[in-house]
Amino acid sequence: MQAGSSGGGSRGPQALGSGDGGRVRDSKTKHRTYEPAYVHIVRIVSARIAAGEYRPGDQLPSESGFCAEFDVSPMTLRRAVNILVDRGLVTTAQGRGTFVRGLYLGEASFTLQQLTDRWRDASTEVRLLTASIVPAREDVAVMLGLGPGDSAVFLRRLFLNDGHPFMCHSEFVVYDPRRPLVESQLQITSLDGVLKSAGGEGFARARLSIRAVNLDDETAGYLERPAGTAVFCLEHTFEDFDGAPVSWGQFYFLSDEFQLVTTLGADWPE
Amino acid sequence: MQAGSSGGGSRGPQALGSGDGGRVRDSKTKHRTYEPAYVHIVRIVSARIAAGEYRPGDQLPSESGFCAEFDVSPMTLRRAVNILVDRGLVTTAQGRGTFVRGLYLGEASFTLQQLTDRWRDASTEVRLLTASIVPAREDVAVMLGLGPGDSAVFLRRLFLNDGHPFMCHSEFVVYDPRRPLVESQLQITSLDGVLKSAGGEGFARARLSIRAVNLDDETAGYLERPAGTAVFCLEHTFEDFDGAPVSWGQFYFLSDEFQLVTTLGADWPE
DNA sequence: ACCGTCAACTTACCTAGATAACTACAGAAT
DNA sequence: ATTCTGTAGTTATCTAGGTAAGTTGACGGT
Repeated sequence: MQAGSSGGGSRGPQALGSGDGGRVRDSKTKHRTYEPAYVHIVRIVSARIAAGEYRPGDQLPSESGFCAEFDVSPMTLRRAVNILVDRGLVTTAQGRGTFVRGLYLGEASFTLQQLTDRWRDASTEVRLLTASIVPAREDVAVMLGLGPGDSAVFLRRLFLNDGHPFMCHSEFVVYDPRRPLVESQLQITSLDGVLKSAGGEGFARARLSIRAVNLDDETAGYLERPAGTAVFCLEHTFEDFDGAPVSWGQFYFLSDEFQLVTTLGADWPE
Repeated sequence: MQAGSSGGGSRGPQALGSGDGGRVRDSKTKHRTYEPAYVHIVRIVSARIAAGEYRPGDQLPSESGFCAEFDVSPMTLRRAVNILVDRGLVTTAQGRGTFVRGLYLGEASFTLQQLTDRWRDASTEVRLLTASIVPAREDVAVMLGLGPGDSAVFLRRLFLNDGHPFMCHSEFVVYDPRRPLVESQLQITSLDGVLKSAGGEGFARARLSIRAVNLDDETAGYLERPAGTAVFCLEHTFEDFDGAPVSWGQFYFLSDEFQLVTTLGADWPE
């Protein structure tokens, strides 16, 4: 096969520079599509798995075998294998070998990236519906670690696309005059800004959960859907570096506008 | 910025023992808690980020600086940095430095692992409600790439915990007498089995999506909830190595029994 | 038949060092 | 003032090995 350095044989003292040895990486056109060897190997092996050349359960060639095939050093190959491992495509068992894994639904992972991808370039408008200092309700006090009588800042935002609302955000922030947090939050005018602002500077950790809920009357009004419509509810809690909660809130977004999507298997869109 | 040796130089001996002959790896007690140096470094740097010692936006010490501090070779340090990068804790910019990243909601990732964790050991019962060969409906034919008049195998399963149903699964499988797929599927009696079976051997790829939907009357009956209740709908399509769809179906599961949860930031449970 | 030892193979982890490419900045040339 | 150029500092990648440790199976002793 020699998928790696097709040229063969002569390996110079050092691969990268010398213009004579025709290696994979020479395909760089000055500074455009340079691809590191380990990435190349990952792609090749992934493609073989995707094509069924290596089937689930099969044992891959040994590391030294791959080293010979691709004509790279063990370290480089090892790096490629590590990537395959934590993409979940293969398993390595010390002393036995490397094996192709089957798909396992339980390992699917979904990201919120799609949420911003969906609306990043679009004509998305962020409308600040409410911004006020309120006495903390029972649940708010619990989530933010406040005492009775303490206050919190309440924010509510509506996100629209072409005039149609698709997401609603409610948030309670600990009120701390020393922290100019709230003011900066008020400036936010983009979806991206909202998502980034939360974790901007002063936060160390976030805890997130997604549920499927029926729209309550109020939120239904904002989103212009009938009450009871099933929507996603993304709940978030942010903590500062001392572990104290700083912010708690929920995003409600319409499922017919946005779904969590992912793929499993060896054809990662890379 | 230079979060590096901010605290006034003396980072202290805490780092990696160093001393003279005392290296990280000496901490292994024969064969117990041996921890590779790069893992150790990842943990130390993560902890510093979590503690706010390195803040978002700060520039980390240079690689050679870290090499000196931890007394490891550039290669080892580089491996640690790579891990931090693809955990999303830091960014590296060639020629500029390594920087601590802030949190970004869009990068949160949720896995279905929790689904099996939640019910793996529990007294979970899988009840096969339906298993029949049916002419493919319009939508089924489209999803499975069947012609008019073709047949599909229809399966419906109900998952119960302590007698209470929490999930319902409907699936259409391409009917191929040569493939003993269906029979093996009929044997499945555990949640884990269902999740694994799908991707067991003959599948190359899976496409998954999650929506929030209102329960229809029939499914509501199975799940013993009022129609209209908001639930998660996990839709799946499996393809074989030729890219032909083989199976299509949906899991409906109750959101009050299961949520997608994750955390963001530098306190990875590890 | 059973069990322990050992060698071969494989993966896991690491070191030392070199080269390439990128960025920023200062200083020279225009 | 502007542009070019060199230099220092940074990360990115790779080579060429070596050591440690788990797995397997054959071999020999009991």
